[in-house]
Amino acid sequence: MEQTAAIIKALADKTRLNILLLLSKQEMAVCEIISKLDLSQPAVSHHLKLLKHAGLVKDLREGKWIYYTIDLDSFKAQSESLKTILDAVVENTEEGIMPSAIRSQPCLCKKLQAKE
Amino acid sequence: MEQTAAIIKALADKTRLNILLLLSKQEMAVCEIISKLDLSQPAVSHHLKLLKHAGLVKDLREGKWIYYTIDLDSFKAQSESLKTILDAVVENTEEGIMPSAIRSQPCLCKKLQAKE
DNA sequence: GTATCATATAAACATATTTAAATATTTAAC
DNA sequence: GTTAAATATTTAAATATGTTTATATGATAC
Repeated sequence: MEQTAAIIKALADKTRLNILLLLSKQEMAVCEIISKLDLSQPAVSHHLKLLKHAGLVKDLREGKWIYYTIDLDSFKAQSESLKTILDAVVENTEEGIMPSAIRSQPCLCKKLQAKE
Repeated sequence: MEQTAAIIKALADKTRLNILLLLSKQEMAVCEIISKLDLSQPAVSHHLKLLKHAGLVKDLREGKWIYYTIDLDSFKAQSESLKTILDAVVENTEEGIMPSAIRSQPCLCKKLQAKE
């Protein structure tokens, strides 16, 4: 789950979501991405690096340019594992959750505190 | 999309994912959550507040205790909008992406830079 | 090989997030 | 109405994240 939280962090930024949506439609060199984003070149490179390390995009150098694209297989895998967690929360909840143990055992709280 | 990034941020933390999974199985008072998490009480309260503001959980005061549960309707809504973005990236990419405009117009990069 | 273009990396800074320690609030028990 | 329990809020510190400025790398053109 640490792993999953790490992937989610890569998605948890307006700029990076934006880049992913751009790349889902078109392969783009860095200079093209910059021109869409109103951010400095190093800032964009930084976000691309994070996306790459998270396995969401990949890059391909060709001459002076470095083209970025969605790393589809990896993206799908990460996306599925995130969805699995979200769905688990929904499904568990819909199956009916247990009432808090405290409802039947009002002194539990003090005992739990004592443990530490 | 700002909105979506905000929701993802609420999910982008190991502790908060953990809390969501716990709550998906059982209603829990704060002291019970604390006992599962190896974190201070104020830290747990802080994460619960973030989850609540993101509309992922809700709370119910009863006597001395405050019980937290998944806010199912809202959670589902948020979850769907996140999935929609992930799916859009996958679907767009699978439909076939355009090649970079630079491939057919190698001087584009300089022009784009000039615009700023 | 020197200059230039495209991009990355490093350093410094600002901002945001997470945490713990201290304090306040709410409720119930006595 | 004191006291104690459960939780929230405030404050301050530590850490992490995002941004800019400056510098380095890699590639092409001349």
